Amino acid sequence: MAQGKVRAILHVDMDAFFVSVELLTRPELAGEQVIVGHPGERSVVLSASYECRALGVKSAMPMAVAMRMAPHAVVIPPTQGLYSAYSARIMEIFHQVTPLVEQLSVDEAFLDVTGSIRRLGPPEAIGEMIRARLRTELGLPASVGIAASKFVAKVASTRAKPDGMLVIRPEQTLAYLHTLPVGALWGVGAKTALVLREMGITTVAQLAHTPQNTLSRRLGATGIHLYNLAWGRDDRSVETEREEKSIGAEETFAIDIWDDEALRREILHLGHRVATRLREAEKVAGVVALKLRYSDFSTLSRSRTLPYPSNAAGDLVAAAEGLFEKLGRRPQAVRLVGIRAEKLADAGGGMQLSIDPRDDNWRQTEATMDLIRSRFPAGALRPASLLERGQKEKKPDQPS
DNA sequence: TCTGGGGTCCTTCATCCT
DNA sequence: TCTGAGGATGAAGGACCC
Repeated sequence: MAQGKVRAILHVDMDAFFVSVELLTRPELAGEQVIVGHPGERSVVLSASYECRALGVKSAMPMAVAMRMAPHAVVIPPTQGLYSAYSARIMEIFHQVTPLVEQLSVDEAFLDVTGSIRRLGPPEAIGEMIRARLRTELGLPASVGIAASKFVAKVASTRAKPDGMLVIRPEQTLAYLHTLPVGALWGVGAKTALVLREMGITTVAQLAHTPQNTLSRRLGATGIHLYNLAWGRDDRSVETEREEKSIGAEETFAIDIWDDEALRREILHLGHRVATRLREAEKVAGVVALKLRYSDFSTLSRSRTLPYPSNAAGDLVAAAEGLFEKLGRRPQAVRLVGIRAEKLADAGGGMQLSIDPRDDNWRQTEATMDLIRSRFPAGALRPASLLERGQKEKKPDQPS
């Protein structure tokens, strides 16, 4: 970052992204209460139209609660692949404005337009141009926040919603921040907000005027980080590349499961899903983690370092099954199983060959499976032990 | 009200090594 | 040879984000 130069950071955030994308093919629902989410009993709201939000419906809210708040809402199951296709087109538009794009998720990104001002005009004009292009070329509404730092730009876009733009100039930053509730800070969730409330802190201004060591004692490094944000201090740059650190998959059952065999089948299934994604990303995993969530929502995780980095499902499943066996008798029925591959490395470099020739056959078989999967519909190929998977423990909407 | 699935980062504790 | 301190690393859990 150039010393002393004021940066122009845009945070662009699509409005009710999944709902907006679905409305493109169902325009008759525009202006209606619409929720995107699996209709199942144990699902949550993935995205809600602003008509639903006015009734109190929020993302990640249990679907049952949302339906009580908005009983007439139309529920649309998410369309696999559609959102990432639109996401790619959105990011393409961003990259035509500046190469300095940091994608945060499918529907939002930071853009550093400091170097684009001479070519494209002031940041406000760039923000409006991006919003207009998203609207006319893709039919999607977006909100834009503009500031000299990532954090303030993000706060601004949140406050600009829906379908708006908010500019916070450097000289206005502190006055603006100090009007906000502490929950507006990035990193303050329910738990941290509770701790702060116990300390008598409910606003950003109060946080800013609390001694750093008091915050540090209660919240550790988070306390110092929040203190700096409360004073508008955030010199993090827009990072265009981010290395994946883990790849995982998890599944919540429609009903809680006691049966060991059903759990093992799920571990096998998840192991193959994760391994396939590792190979697509050309990564190998050094560590495999198993996650179980019990009926009471308590969550347990166990992890194991692999004898050699691998992206073969056989290796991941063997490690996960080993962890599962080691747990012994479980105290409650299981609600969720997950597998995550961690300590990722490039598949080209760190792959150590096993002495056991069977392992090589395994990899060749899985490489062939990848090839077949790429040519036939999803689910056309799976391990034989998964063919007889009981349907009763799966979600009703699960493709088979 | 009753909680998905994909991630990242931080803290704490145990263990190993010097 | 024994012991303790302190760093490095691994494992587990929690909080947070979208």
